[in-house]
Amino acid sequence: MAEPMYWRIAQDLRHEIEGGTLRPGQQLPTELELREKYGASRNTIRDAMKWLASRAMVDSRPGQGTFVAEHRDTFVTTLSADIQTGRGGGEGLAADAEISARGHRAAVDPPRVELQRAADRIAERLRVAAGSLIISRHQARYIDGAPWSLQTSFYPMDLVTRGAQGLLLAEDIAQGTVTYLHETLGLIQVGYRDTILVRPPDQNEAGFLGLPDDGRIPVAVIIRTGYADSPDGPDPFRVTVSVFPADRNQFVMNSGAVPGDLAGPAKRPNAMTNCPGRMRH
Amino acid sequence: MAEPMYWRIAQDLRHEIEGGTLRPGQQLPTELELREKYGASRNTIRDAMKWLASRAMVDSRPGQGTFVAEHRDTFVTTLSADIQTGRGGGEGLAADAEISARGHRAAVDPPRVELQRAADRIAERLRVAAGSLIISRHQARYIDGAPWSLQTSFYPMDLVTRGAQGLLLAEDIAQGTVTYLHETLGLIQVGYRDTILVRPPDQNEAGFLGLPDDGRIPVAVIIRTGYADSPDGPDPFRVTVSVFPADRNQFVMNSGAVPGDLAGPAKRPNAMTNCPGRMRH
DNA sequence: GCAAATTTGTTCGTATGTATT
DNA sequence: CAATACATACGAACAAATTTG
Repeated sequence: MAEPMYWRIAQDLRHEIEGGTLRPGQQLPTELELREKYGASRNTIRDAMKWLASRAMVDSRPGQGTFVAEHRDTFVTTLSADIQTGRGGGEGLAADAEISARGHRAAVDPPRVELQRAADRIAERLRVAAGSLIISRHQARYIDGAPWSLQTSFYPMDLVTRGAQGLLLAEDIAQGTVTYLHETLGLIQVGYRDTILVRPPDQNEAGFLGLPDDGRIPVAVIIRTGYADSPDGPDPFRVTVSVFPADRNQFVMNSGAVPGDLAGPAKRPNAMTNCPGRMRH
Repeated sequence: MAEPMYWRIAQDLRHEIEGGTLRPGQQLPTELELREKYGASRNTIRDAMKWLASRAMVDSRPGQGTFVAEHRDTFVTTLSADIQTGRGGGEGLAADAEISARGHRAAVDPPRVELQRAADRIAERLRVAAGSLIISRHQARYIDGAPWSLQTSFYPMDLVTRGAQGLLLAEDIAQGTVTYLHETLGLIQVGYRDTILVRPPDQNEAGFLGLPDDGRIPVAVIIRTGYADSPDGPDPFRVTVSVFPADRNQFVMNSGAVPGDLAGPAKRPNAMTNCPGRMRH
């Protein structure tokens, strides 16, 4: 009796799910039925359900029942740019191209454009003074009609002053902003730095991406800082923050010579794949 | 009264935590005290606590109390290799170098070496037949004495046959396996591909990394496939799977010309940073 | 459209077990 | 050993969402 009852019930159900007795999308027995099956109170059954729900293995719907979670197709985004194909980046044109190359349909809402004062974290990356004016362009992206990511790009106001008024227009920039800035100002992106982190979604993100509001599905955040050439070395001219649901997105980056094919999704291996025994630490 | 009571209590405590009234490490009022403060039953208080705990905002310890979660230092790992400094990769020598450069102390357990039959997911990446012999080298890595990551590299048996017997030794390869294979076989890594994904930890990972066993802290997994030159194009010769706690690790990738400094951690921005209003979808 | 039945969600009360101080 | 504090478990009632008749 070392393990609590709710835990043993949860394990039993987990094995049924993982073993395929309960298939994705299938309804679990109701709480009342499980109560009789395991001879436990409804609250204990519910504790077992919560154990499974916190791991996103089941999904409860009031008035209907509890269902085995459906496996979601994981989508792979290539972060490293490939000059030849123009693929890569998870943003703008590059994202659309990769989604199409994988046989899906990309869509994007018209941007919401705002003039803002730079928060510290953005100012630091753009190397402008905190509180100085920046432009933010916010867009929602979809794959096959389903919400996929939220994306916001920040540009220093300086770029508009120098002639890139299009940044202030609430219209999609068809050729991509990097290309637009090249055409308008002759600005060339000579490099970029991606920072990747994982955190729980905020309310807005959870709402748009259709994630449960209990934070059990994290989001992956890609912060891309683009650099232009300058006498003092690479000079940041844009920051793009992209937010993806972490349970159905993977990211790939290539360095040097790699096969030319689009990378497929990994099957969530652990660090002990193939391990026959158990590790001791 | 739209929202349930446990939710409102959780929000109230959340604001106290985020506002700094309750500081990291500080003990929350006991369940009994909160029961009186909010005029709710103990079960309702506990539901509020679970809401916070599932978001890793608080930590309950039997016999002691419930405490505001401590902020962990986030560590940044550079995934793109920098030939000049040798930095980058989150694995082997490169990881040690970056950890030192950031002013911390890296340590690693002696590897556990095993001869295995390749599972499909590894065989596919190594382009060997499923079930063929491969070598796995498993290591636990530490920063400043604290568990940091689990790492397993897989090599085709072919490399040993060709003379790289050191792969089978349960000893750390001081110069790094890529360098070792270069010295021994003249094999040159011409490129690599990193795949990044996020998932809940398995029991072994949670145990070693000190993560709660309820899966609320995900792990980030980096799968690096290294390629050597061959007449048929890049040919995979190793796969390294690294597992990091996602709540205290960030990853950086550089492309093209970027500033030369080590990238600092991002402060978890959302896609609406600076957003004064709210988005409507 | 409405009412009933079903199912999960919330809240209360209570009792007992386990870990820590 | 005793006190404190969280963990587990039971039972009960009502609310809210959904489906069915």
